[in-house]
Amino acid sequence: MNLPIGELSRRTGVKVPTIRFYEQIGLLPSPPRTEGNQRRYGKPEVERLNFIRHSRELGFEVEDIRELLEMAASPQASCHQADSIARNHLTEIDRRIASLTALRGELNRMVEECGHGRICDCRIIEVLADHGECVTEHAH
Amino acid sequence: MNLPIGELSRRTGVKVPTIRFYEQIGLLPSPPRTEGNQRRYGKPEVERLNFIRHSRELGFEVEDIRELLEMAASPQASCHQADSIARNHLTEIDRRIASLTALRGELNRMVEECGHGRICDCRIIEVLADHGECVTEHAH
DNA sequence: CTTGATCCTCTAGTGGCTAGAGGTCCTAGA
DNA sequence: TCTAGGACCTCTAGCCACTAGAGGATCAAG
Repeated sequence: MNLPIGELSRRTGVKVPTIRFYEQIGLLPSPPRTEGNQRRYGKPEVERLNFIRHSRELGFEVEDIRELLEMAASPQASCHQADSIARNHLTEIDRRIASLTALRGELNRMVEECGHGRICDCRIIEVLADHGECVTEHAH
Repeated sequence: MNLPIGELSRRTGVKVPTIRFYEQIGLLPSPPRTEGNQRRYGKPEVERLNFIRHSRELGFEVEDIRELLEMAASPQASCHQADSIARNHLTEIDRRIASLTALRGELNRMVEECGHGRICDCRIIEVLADHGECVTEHAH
């Protein structure tokens, strides 16, 4: 286990520049280097990076992940905080789903009502302009 | 109708710096100025900005809006392109909703299984640390 | 010892704004 | 007419989470 960054990338599915970026923002600790200044990683880094990747896939923000990582490192502590982070995130997801669903409805209506004729009869443009007529553009 | 930027902002619900930003990226034409170099807007700008705001609320990207505005300006043209933009956007929204819904399921399971005890028994941390693949899709 | 894949650092760009500094203009009231 | 203070101006930098590219060094196989 003395992996160069490309191998770490392959094993975790996180792109190389992203790994370096995570190091830069302090999400991944700086690993030891070879004499020629190249990063070499061990098993703990693979695990930590997988944790990060999985959290990002679930939509947690970097600041959340920082906290979650700290918690994961102190197994005797209460998990109340982790629960709270996850619950807040769940609420946010629900909010986003609701908002997107409403949007979907409006978009769908818009598309279905489009008569495929000319712009001046197009419901899409009409809805966006939010008044009965076609919008007139002014050159600039 | 010779509105200063703050009044345009009030009438459209678009913040002042955002209006200036839209001008900078060429979404809104540069309006005439007073002798003292302050912007003055007329009715067409109010309408155009409302169009932009409404489009943004529906999640269209600036490049899409640019095209939609152009189309709106040529009322005799076919609305095929507007339809296509809107349909693509709808597909994208559907993709996002599906992805968020899957996520919601996983998060919910995670939170429900958390025993509110110590970190070392916490399902949240455990799931995040897990090497197994639960989610394959990215949360945009 | 050479080749070429991989690695390094650094800067800048992405989208769609938002914040702040430091200064000018406009307008209503005294 | 003066003045106060709110609204306006430009410019730069910051946000998030990366991504792209330049220009060069290192590593491992043959």
